[in-house]
Amino acid sequence: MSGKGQQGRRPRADVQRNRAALLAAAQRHFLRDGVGASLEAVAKEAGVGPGTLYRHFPTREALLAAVLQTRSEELVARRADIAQLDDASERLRQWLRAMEEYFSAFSGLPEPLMAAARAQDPDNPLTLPCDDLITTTDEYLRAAQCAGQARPSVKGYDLFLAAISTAWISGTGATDEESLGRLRTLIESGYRERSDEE
Amino acid sequence: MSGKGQQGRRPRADVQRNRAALLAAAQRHFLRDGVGASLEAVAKEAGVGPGTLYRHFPTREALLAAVLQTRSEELVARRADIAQLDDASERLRQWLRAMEEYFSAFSGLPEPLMAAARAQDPDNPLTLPCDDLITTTDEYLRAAQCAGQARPSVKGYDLFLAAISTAWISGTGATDEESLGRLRTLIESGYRERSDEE
DNA sequence: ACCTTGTGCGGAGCCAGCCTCCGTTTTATG
DNA sequence: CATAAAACGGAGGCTGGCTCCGCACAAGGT
Repeated sequence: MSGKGQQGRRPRADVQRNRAALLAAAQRHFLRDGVGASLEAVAKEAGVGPGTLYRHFPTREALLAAVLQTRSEELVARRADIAQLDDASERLRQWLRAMEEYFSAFSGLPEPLMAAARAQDPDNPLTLPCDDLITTTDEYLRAAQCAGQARPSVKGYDLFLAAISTAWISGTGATDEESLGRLRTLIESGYRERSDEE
Repeated sequence: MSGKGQQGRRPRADVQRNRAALLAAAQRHFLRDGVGASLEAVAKEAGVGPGTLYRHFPTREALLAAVLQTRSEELVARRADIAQLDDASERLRQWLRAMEEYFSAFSGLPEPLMAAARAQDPDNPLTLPCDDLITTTDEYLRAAQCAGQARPSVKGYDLFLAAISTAWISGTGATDEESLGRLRTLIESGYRERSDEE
């Protein structure tokens, strides 16, 4: 009857240690080698066996989602900053940029994210974050549309696609920052309403 | 002194047969499984050993480039059709669409194409086709710009990026045709000149 | 028809990475 | 300190990429 209610035992100490070590190692490897990094190497660097890794994170996506959790929280924080801005168009613009940076956390990240966004597979731990992003994008977009600053024909999902594909290009490492900037401008001109002040 | 000049021998017959069988099998597998298809399976289906496959095509990219040759010729043919059109803007639009379809030949194709476009690596057999596409895009774009139908700030490479990223999204299979259509429209609005008839 | 030559064939074999299963170790608790 | 549950970790099966070398067979001469 004491402590954690129905759970008879307290959780073991090493499980937390291992989990933390795995996450740290995974982040390093994903940063260096992209989302396709060798999971065996991650386990070795964390000082655990492959079995332990797979017990904690049954799939690559699960590990990815866990590592991404930190970034996700950063994104939420940035959302608060963005909400302070006056101009709806500027809010949308900065939100898109923030989302793109989130997608660019690791090279190759857009691929599994798109796969998760596809089939609403509830087993895929990346599905939830994705849905949230799309919904948020739609909110910012609608605000801009009401202010007459974005075309009515555009949908939130379209801008999600635009942001993730820009991140994909960025992740291939084949393109300089200048070209990426022009591409972002092109997309922005694409969703902005034509008859516009500024 | 007859035939192929300095070459003493005529090329063997089985070489051509094997090459053709490999290309046919590779096309089938790339179509079904994307560019990451198992090369061993390709060799087996072609009725040859792995060694033979790798002698004909030392890398996956080489095989891909050879299979793509057919599509590349289709694209050249389409270019001739497009050149017939009156409107420079329409020519650009249709060229971009043709290029996107070329990129969508196999699932996952944009990835190695971008890698080839990156470093001008002369060893990569996909580099040449890519450069050609970018140059052609630039030509069509310049014509449209001279006709006042495209923004002067846009570059050919930007539209190449837009097309290949659209193809990437399409290849993930995560998006319906309707959303893709809206994305294309968005991009088109992005590069078109604002003060425009129609 | 048969030999000679050398080009091309093909599979055995090695490596890397994914993932699982189970005997062993570690940990919380009485 | 004893005990049982929980977690560990590595051996091992599997797939796929890629190489290397002995062998077979097609081309060309006699």
